[in-house]
Amino acid sequence: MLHVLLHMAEHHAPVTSQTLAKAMGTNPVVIRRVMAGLREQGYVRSEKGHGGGWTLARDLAEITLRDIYDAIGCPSLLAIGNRTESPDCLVEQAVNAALDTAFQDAQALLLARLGDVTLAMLSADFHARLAARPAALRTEIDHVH
Amino acid sequence: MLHVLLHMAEHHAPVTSQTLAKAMGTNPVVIRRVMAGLREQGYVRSEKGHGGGWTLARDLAEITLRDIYDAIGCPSLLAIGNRTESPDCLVEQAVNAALDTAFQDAQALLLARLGDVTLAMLSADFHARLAARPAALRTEIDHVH
DNA sequence: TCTCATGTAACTTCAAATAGTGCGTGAAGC
DNA sequence: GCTTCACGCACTATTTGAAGTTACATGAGA
Repeated sequence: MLHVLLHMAEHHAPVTSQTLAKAMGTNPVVIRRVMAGLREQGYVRSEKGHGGGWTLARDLAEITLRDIYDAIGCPSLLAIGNRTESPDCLVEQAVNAALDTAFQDAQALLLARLGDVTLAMLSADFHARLAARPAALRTEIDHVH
Repeated sequence: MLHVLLHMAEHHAPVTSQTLAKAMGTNPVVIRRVMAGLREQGYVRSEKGHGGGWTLARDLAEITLRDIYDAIGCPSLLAIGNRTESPDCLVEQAVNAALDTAFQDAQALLLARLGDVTLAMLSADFHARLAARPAALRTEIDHVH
């Protein structure tokens, strides 16, 4: 997904789902699904018909990873956690009570860090790596993971 | 799994996998699988034959959730994270570089909190809740989630 | 020696995430 | 207007990892 956004930043004309899908080695529908959240939040635009496709609606410097996370729908960042919000099971209740704040703190920490990173930073880092290792260019263009 | 340990703490005689499985609404083999890690780390013992079953090898106050986490095999605590350790993809490399320490910090925070909670605390909390709401007793005994 | 209980290796569901297909709709070119 | 192109969306298919099950071997006690 970050791939897609950085990829779009390289071009200045609209890019079709087809093209992006080919570059990522996946299906156009998958691209559209993933981008739907970003479109609703106004980070990208999509146009139908001839010459249509996806374009960035904002500068990369204005989009943080936190923004993207929110646009995705704020899935839980933690692998473990309260299985249910208000379980009947008293053991679970005890565990939840003991760890609730710990989970929240850890999540808050991560979100803050995500907010510190803009796509422009990633793009700059990416280009630096590209310059340092030109042999990777083909791999990156083809995305033949 | 915490269920199982607290359950064992209530009894002072060995408890069979069969009994635990029935209480948890699962299969004896599942219990054995889950407990294998704890046995290897010396938190519980298992005895074969007549009068055999599982017994706690340590006091609940000596076992933290962190210990259990380690015994389980230290699965990742974070839902997101570096997909691969050293990816060919330069975009991934850039993302990894930006967020690596964030992930580690969040994980360290969580682990520290896990280390603060002993099973004895959970047991005490559990009993407090049980006393406060006796109606839940049957649910807890039957574990009919 | 018979029963009870764990240990482990297969094998079998089962459910959630992911990927793909088909058709509808709107926009540009001819 | 009609064809082509591209997204949008509902629905179907596939994959994959966890949980459950069965089967059998091993060891301990009555």
